Amino acid sequence: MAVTILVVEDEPAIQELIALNLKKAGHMVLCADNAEHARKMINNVLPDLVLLDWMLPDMSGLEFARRLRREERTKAIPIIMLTARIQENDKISGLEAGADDYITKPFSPRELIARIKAVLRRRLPEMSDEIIEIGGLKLDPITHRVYVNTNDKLLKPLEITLGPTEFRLLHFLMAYKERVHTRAQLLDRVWGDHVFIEDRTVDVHIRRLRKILEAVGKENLVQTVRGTGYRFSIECNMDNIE
Amino acid sequence: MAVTILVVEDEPAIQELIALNLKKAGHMVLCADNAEHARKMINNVLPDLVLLDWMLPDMSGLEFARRLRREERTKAIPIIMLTARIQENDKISGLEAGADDYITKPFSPRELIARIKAVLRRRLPEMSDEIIEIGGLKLDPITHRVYVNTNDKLLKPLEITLGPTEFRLLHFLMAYKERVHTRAQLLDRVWGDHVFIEDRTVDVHIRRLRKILEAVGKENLVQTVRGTGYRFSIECNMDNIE
DNA sequence: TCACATTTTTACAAAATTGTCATAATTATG
DNA sequence: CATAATTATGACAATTTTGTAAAAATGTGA
Repeated sequence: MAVTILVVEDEPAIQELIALNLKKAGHMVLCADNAEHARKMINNVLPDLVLLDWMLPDMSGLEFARRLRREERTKAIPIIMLTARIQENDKISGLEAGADDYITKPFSPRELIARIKAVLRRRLPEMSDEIIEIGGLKLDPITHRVYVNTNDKLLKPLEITLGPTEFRLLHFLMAYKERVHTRAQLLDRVWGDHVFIEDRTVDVHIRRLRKILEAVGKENLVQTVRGTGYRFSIECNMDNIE
Repeated sequence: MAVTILVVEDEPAIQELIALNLKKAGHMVLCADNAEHARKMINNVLPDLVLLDWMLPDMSGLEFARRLRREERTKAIPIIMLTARIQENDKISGLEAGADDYITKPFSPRELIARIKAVLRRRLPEMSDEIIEIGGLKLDPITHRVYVNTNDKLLKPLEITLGPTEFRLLHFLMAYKERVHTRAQLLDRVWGDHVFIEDRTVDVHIRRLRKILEAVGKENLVQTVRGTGYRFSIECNMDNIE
């Protein structure tokens, strides 16, 4: 999946270097020279991850990170701090302010990419392109295919076809399995930021997803949590009293 | 769930348009032409949300928002700013003054409704997401599941299913265990602020919760404190005489 | 632009939950 | 022990939530 990364770094040379490497790794890159500029960009497009220099011309990176964490819209964005300092205190306060990781300059492009991947895997599993396999389903984000294990283990897995939205929905649900998601959360994270569509639209897509899964014998994976939302789970939700 | 919304907007056409759409969405609507008028209305009835135009005849919307935030009685009311300006600075200072969100004119009715919904949702009382485990019960807010340890320790915990209200009630009682709660407190914190529900209704839900817990052998966890209310406790409240 | 595929909304049916009431049971108090 | 106060409980209607299909809207590529 195309991961949008905002690079907030005032030194042009470094900014350029980073941007180049990120693009080469297949990411969408946005650049900002200072906090104010960064804020405007975020207002416009919500990035999936922020690379944040420790020292900015107009505000400390730390303070900027805190602001991102405070706002509802941005508080879930993973942040990686770029710092030239090696002092432990800085590392600690950087992490306290909500950074997910930090990299000490100078760093190799390889290290940068690796860290980004690690953070994405931890914080935004649906963005990392790893194959997810749960409950007899296997979803491959790279090839964009979904397989279901057949009962007969000798036969090779059966591929099922999903529409674009159903695919993203399933991907998200599988990436965050065993968790309840409200319709609003699903709209935010599967459909995207700043969309204004009805909550109930989610139901319809859940329905279509279920229909396809039912057809291959996977009926209890997508569960309804009444009053809250939906959940992907391999645990049955059997009624207790019988 | 009748939500009362105060619309503070001097232009009659826009005010009318907004009011119409809000009513259609099932809200109670109050309208004010200026800050002074709005103040009087608020004095009379406390709205659940304020839609506030950026520019008012007698005061800037920003200033009005600040005043609402200063007063104890009104400081918790969510505010959505309506602004024709698109300048970033305005957005920022609007949010800094304590607005919960802003909408740039012109906006679609759908967007308006969606934003209102989002803001109201955000304001709902939120409890910690940590797993709570007491007295052989395990409640997980993330997956939205409740397990009870079976007597046979080798078997895995049994899941029990609760209705939305019973779940919230149990969650609250467990989060504040070993403490008596009056019915009024429970209504406030579990059902939500200003709900008009009979005290006795709490009894019924306590009853329902107990019934489910009894069915799995957890009969003494939810206790009655006569003359006061209810309490979740692992200590038995045995009668003196047996 | 048209045909086609997908997405979103709408409308209604089905199911589950909820609040209230009436009445029974229990407890406190003199 | 009698009485009043409080709580427990079951039933039921009203409301809310979710499932489902079909229509409307939207996007897409030839």
